[in-house]
Amino acid sequence: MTPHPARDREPASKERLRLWLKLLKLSSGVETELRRRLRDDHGTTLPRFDVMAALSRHPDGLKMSDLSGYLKVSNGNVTGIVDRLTEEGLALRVAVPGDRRAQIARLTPKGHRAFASLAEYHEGWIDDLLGRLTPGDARSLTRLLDKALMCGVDDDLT
Amino acid sequence: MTPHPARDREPASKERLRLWLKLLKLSSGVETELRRRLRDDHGTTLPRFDVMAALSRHPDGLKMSDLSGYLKVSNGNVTGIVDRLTEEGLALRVAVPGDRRAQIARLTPKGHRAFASLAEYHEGWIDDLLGRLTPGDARSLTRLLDKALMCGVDDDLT
DNA sequence: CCAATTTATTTCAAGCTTGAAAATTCCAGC
DNA sequence: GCTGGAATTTTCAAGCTTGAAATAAATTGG
Repeated sequence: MTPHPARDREPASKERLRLWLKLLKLSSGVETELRRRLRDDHGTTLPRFDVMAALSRHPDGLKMSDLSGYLKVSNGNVTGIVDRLTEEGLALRVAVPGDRRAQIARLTPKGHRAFASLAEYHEGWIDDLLGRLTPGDARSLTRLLDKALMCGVDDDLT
Repeated sequence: MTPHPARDREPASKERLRLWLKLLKLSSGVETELRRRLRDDHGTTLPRFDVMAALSRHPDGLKMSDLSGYLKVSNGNVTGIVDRLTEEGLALRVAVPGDRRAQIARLTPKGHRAFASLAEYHEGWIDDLLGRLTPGDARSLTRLLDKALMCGVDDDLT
């Protein structure tokens, strides 16, 4: 009668639902705070930070499609974000020699400097926001999260 | 010299950063999949689901401001979402007797039925997406997440 | 009763996000 | 060389999100 009865494992499914709500509360809480600090203290946004982080790891630049692949966002999305980073003088597009369709996005020197500074703040913020966890807690959590990720959700960066 | 040196606890901060990346990967992976299923299989969105969930817990309805408080989103945001739920016949606004400024949003009977169905699917999806975790893993994770939440991030629903 | 403040909601501009459609360009096979 | 399909990016409409400004109504203090 019900769509997904799961009558024979009610406790496990409720336990996982409770877990999901906690997971969501923590990650969206941290994320909201990161967005706030990026905006209020540094005049930027999380999407721009994410794009800069990806470009920072690839000093020679990334094709737009590779960039959207790394970040797991749509092509049209990175178009707009790179547009804005370009307006701010933090990124630029360069043509790909052998392929007139493609563009390579890369950070400007100013973009590299800006990201280096942001990245240090970012690490400090995370250390602050997750500061209640001991290094041992963090390792335990990471191990359990790895187990959850093993196949349940497809892989990407890092 | 650096903004947040943390020179004397480099390992701990790196450990927490690694943890944050895993946490983000899992929660955004699950969230993306939830959005996809809500859209493709049920023609709705996660924000609408969240609003319906909050209203479902309060059969007599919630003032718009209480609703945005529960969900921790802006006032203007819920205005638009409730507008769309109303267009779909899933929610409605009723006047508050003693206060002509306030409005109470509540689910219609159709809205209650729709949410009841969605909620069952939702629980099944979570059970599926986190299925690699045993109930014991889930409890361990929940406990560690609770510790992280104890003060690092402010509290809300649940 | 009136003015000032507070409270509740909506409106608005800007940005993020997606999937689909459009515009280019490349390439494989003929 | 052509032609058709694949690949790359941009454009677009729709929706979500925010914070600030605008509206409107209630409350508080003379």
